[in-house]
Amino acid sequence: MARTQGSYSGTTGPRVRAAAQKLFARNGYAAVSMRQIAADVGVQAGALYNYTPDKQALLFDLMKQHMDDLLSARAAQDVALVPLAALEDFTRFHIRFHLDRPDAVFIAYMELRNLTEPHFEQIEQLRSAYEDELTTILEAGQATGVFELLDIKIASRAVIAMLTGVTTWYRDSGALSRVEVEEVYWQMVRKAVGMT
Amino acid sequence: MARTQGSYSGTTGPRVRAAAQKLFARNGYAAVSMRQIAADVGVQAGALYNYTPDKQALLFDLMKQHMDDLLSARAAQDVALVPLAALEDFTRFHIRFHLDRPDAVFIAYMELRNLTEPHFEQIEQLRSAYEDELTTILEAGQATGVFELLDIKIASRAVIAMLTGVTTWYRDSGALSRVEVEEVYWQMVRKAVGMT
DNA sequence: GTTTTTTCTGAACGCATGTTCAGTTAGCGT
DNA sequence: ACGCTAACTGAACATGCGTTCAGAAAAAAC
Repeated sequence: MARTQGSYSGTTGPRVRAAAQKLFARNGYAAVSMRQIAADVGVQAGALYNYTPDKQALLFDLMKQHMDDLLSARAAQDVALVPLAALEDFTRFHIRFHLDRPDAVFIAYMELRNLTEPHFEQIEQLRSAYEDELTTILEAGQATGVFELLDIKIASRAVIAMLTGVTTWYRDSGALSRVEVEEVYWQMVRKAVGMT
Repeated sequence: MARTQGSYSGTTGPRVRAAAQKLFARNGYAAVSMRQIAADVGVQAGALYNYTPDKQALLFDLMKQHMDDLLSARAAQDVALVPLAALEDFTRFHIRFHLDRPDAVFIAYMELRNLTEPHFEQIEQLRSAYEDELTTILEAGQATGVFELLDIKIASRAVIAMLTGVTTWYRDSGALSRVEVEEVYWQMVRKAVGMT
């Protein structure tokens, strides 16, 4: 056998990435073999190399794509002029975006150490750029005296860590809707930065 | 060759666990081989099996030990009667404890999915018990009207996620001391729960 | 000083890994 | 209708994996 019936719909590439994302998130990059990914797609392991130069590139592409999506989705928002409104938008955006992509988020946070050096550097820069979005908002609020923060850099990291944590426990089958969860977190963030 | 000079000081067991902890934290459980661990200890791979039945048990022991340490260190504290003081103690304790054991913390948070089912259940229960410590404090403060929280369970998770995040960026060579970092986080936690 | 026990070596086991590639076939352009 | 090419198979490659175990040697026990 060789090329099987129904092959080349032009969809194999995306399906490879989808399978890799699902399996990496579920079992971890190092624990997933190319043969497992191939089996999930319904193809032999060798065929994957039509769509990725190697396993490492598969991981990097997923992480890069995720960070690009994050930054461009964020850029598509128009930033509110008032710091308080901007912070609320950021908070709700972050929760929404992350709850929509649990697998990609999981990989982005867990598999950084499996990236080789130049790849790591690139992802880290994107992550840092996203963090700066929040830092800018907090600085603006601090400057106008509406926020009260001891350390803006730490505050940015603390808020992002707190918000991202939602992905570790939230399930659609749970008691609270996404909007309700947004509200709970927003009230905590609002107070944490000093808005009474 | 067989048993080499200087063997059996009774220290090989601990050194195996130390090497495993270091390597698991650095490279991830799945990516570390028994031969790497053995090399780090200065021994052949077969010798490891005098100290662990298998690789999985090595991981589980590390995580179990960490959670036991966490819970018993916490139990050793006497809990303040006033919710606000209790929350401050918890916050500072959590940061101190986690900054002191970066490798163990990393493993405990990243390698849960590499545990087989009964092991996972056990660790998850310990993690949940720790979370309950915070929940109890928040409930007490809420009951006496000193805290203002929309959802205590979510608040517990949010606070813990925020605090644990410190391990991802803090370095001893950085600008702020541990106590200063404690202070920054504590002020954010204090406000987040509604203490103005 | 001799025996017993503990600790480790070194080789081996079967199996899985990432990756390559010649060969085969399905679908596309003409 | 037919050739071309993109898509895939299946086997192979060297290497590494977790784990086992007989044997050797050092330490402990007597």
